Amino acid sequence: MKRASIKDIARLAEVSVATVSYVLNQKEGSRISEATRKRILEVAQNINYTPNKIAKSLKMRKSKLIGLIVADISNDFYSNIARSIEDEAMKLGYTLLIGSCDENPEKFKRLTELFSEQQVDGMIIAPVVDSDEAINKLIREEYPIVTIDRYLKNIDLPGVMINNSEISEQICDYLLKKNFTELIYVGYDTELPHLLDRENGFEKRIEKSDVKVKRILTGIHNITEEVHHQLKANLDLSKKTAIYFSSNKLGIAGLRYLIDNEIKVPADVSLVAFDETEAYYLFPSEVSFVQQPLAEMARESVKLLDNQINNYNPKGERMILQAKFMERNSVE
Amino acid sequence: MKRASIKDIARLAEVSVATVSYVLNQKEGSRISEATRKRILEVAQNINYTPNKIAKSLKMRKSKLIGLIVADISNDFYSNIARSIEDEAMKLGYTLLIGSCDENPEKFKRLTELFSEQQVDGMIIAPVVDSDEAINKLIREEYPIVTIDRYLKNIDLPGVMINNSEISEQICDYLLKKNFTELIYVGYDTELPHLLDRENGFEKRIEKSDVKVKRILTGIHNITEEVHHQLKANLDLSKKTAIYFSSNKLGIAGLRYLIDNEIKVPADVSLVAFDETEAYYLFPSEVSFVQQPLAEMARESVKLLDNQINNYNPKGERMILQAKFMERNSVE
DNA sequence: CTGAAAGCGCTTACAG
DNA sequence: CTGAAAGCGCTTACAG
Repeated sequence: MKRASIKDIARLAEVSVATVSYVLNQKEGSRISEATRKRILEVAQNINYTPNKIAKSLKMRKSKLIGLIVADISNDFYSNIARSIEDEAMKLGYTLLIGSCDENPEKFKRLTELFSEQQVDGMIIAPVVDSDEAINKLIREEYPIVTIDRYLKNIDLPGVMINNSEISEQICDYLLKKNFTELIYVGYDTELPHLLDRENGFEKRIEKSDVKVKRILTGIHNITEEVHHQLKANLDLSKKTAIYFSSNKLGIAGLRYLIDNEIKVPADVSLVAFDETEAYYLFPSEVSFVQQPLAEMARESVKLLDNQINNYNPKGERMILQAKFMERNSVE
Repeated sequence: MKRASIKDIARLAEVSVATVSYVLNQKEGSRISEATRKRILEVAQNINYTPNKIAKSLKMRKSKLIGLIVADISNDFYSNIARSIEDEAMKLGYTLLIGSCDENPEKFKRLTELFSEQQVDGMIIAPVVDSDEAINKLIREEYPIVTIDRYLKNIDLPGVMINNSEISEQICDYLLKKNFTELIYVGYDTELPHLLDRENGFEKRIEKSDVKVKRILTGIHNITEEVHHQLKANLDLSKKTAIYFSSNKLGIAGLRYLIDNEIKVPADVSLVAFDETEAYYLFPSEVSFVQQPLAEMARESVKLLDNQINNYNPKGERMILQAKFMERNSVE
């Protein structure tokens, strides 16, 4: 696999490599005669020339690579957002490197190092618990970074997220209006701020009413088992109950519990889930859910990062996008 | 974001860049005194040195990058396999570039060019219809490539796939034994060989019996609509019927049709689907499915590619892995 | 045990 | 309108 270089073209077209470089890059201002231009292009075509981006990167000190670190790529939410980010990145001439750290701070750190060695021009990251140290290192190096979905409590970073608290308030209000006697919030036992926002938003509204609310919090692993176990302990079908699943994983685990136990929705219990996923559509009843604006999140994150790359500003913008409640038929 | 280089270390440690390079790469044989070794490592640590892989790639003519082109990353099958491939690649010291061509040969071609410019050492590809031209170009350049999941009719390429025909035969036999009066094969109207194998394997067995079989073939877009439309036209609940969905997308579309029309499984109709997906588990009954050995496919494809990279052989091995029928409770 | 030098494939300021 | 030359950050054969 010997590949042609600019030097080969220069030799065959009997010009200097500088001239070849100029015509290949279509630089205006440095006028090359139409004749030599044609000749060079022809030779390039003939010997099947492919530019070596690595050499270009080295010289330009820009790789046109960006790195994306998601918390878990096997999660539909992240794989969909990764795909949109890839499209947006390509529009701006970037190639995307995707890494999944699977909620593991060690792996997160390794990915930042890998990307850094690979000379990415910037990174879009979904921070995980205990990733602060790795992130602080990037900040000290003035590495352009932008957060997506999640954000950090103690570090102000440019990024895009949704109105987690407000959308949960909205769901809570919606449920309160329907006169349930019991509400169940299903969330994670975590310190991730965006998830706490979802929880706090929901509970804020409850405080003002006298409806009883139960909290089910699971670890980030064994979600299915923990949700099953806790729903079994807490779900009282003699009460008029509504459940709010604050993530797609929790929603899927919960729906599976209901299926397994032949609990009918919304006849026996009502529910609202978070995120859209294909799986919701195979559930016997229409699941109402909170939809995040994935495409917009992707677009804005890439735009923010591109800004950071071209004009570094540690106090960059934090953008809050609006999630949308998709009312279908799982609450009555 | 000014980054330290080997030169900076050399200056501060008062040695040559060559010496720095040697100790950083731990090369045996070129013994550097323990004292200078320590000094260099210390300086590197102090100034927070990160190696520039781009420079190394240029010099070594190896990027340690591999490219993966899947047909559609929004498909669980491909996103899961991509994830496994990433892990396997990393084990061998490669960084993975992922691209999805969305069944579009133009996009496929663009991705091969992009990866080629990015100097990937090799590519793992899932060919799409009309991608032959782009692939032939890679072959002419002796680019190390390996196919995964799919393969090409007219081009012999190393790669890994499953026993598509045999597993379909097995499913067919399984259904024939249960004495259905009607079988429905749901597949794609396509020329992709691996899908034709699934179809032919299934029909091969039917020929030998006198059970009636209907074929439902959809385009690759609007799967949901087409499956609904054709199931409506062809599904006769007065007969004892079993349906075989030959992909996860088809399975999901079909299950959704059954849900929407309140058709019970397996009471009203029996079915077997292809691939495992979370969505199957939210269906009101247990879906029997064909499970592909994703992790093994990923591992073997990376191994094959690594072989190709280190020792190019256009007549490389084609590896056929065994899919597994997971019998649950959707056939009676 | 250590260093000077060439070179990977590009770009670009400068000179002519 | 075109070219010679320097340099991006590395590695390594060679010399000492």
